[in-house]
Amino acid sequence: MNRKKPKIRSLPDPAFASILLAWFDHSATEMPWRGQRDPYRVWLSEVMLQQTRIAAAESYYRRFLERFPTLQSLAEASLDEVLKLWEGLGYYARARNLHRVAQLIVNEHNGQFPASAEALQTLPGIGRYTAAAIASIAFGEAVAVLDGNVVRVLTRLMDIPDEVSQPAVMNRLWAVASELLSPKRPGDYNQALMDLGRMICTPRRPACQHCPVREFCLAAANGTMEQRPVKKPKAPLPQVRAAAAVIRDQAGRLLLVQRPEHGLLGGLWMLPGGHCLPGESYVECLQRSLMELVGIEIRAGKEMAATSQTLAHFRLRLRAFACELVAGTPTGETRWAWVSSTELSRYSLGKADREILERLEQWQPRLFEEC
DNA sequence: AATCCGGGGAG
DNA sequence: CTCCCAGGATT
Repeated sequence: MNRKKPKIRSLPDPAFASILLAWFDHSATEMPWRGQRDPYRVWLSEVMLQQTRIAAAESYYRRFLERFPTLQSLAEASLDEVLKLWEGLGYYARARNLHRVAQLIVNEHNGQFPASAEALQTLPGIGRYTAAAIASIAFGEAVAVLDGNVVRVLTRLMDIPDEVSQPAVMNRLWAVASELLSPKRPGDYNQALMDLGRMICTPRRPACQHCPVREFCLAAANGTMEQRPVKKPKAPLPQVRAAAAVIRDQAGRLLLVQRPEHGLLGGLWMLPGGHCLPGESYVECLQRSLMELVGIEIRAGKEMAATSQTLAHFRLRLRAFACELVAGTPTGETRWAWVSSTELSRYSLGKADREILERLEQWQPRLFEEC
């Protein structure tokens, strides 16, 4: 008979790391941040990669590093410029923390990065994963990482049937990750395990035929690969309505306001407006929001553009209305600016606002003619 | 333990 | 359309 008995090598086993590293040495993917150990660059890449695919981060990494080649240059920059470079990448608290940490290290650590995972994790925006990634890659510290890829690989290797968001399960996975780590080449090992999860041990239809560590995999033997990891079902996304005002001054410039530092798209700019309260009309929302934001009374006219967007926790419907300034002039704590067409590209905006502005220019090019 | 925080690519 | 991505902070 040519039927093979599934012979599983049980973990931990020192052979696991050596087999994985041999595969990595043979088939590692080229990435802009690989092949060097500068803590600043490793840190930047790891922060950019938080909840972000490699393909999405690569161009941002190159641009960011070109503008801020050193920790010092980043520390000296304005937050506005950092956010502008981050525009489109999402999770903007990462950019704010990046800027803050750069200043912190330059001013209080003599420009030297903390060199251990434990010390790194005290910095804002650096959690357990990122601290371990930086420490292992830049400093060679023997600490394991646990990201979404590694969770998937480990729950399959061990065929873990438990729901993975539970703290007890995550603690076990961190422990397993540490047991399997190669103390000789921790940085390469960590990246190898993530490469494996990304390229071979994929969420759907994993390429077990090409897996270098299949002989260790219980899920592959049991045929449960696609059922691992077990995740909690997601709640349906609520719908959120939002309104934006298109207001021009006599020169034809648009009024933009800056969002508060914390919260959604914090620190980015937007067309003035906000979320509609329950039962509130778009026009009522605009009148209330403009008064709250910059203390002006407006009259809302016809709808100029609209867009929809799905965020992590809600579906957004944004409608923009041509508005007239009835009374008052912008004031208050919210930063605001009259922005001409040529200046628009210097402001950082979320996707929905950027889309609204594109449609305004497309349908009403004369709107900006006199600028 | 639950929620918030973006945007995009793959299937 | 759904899922998920080199997660972290806050409550």
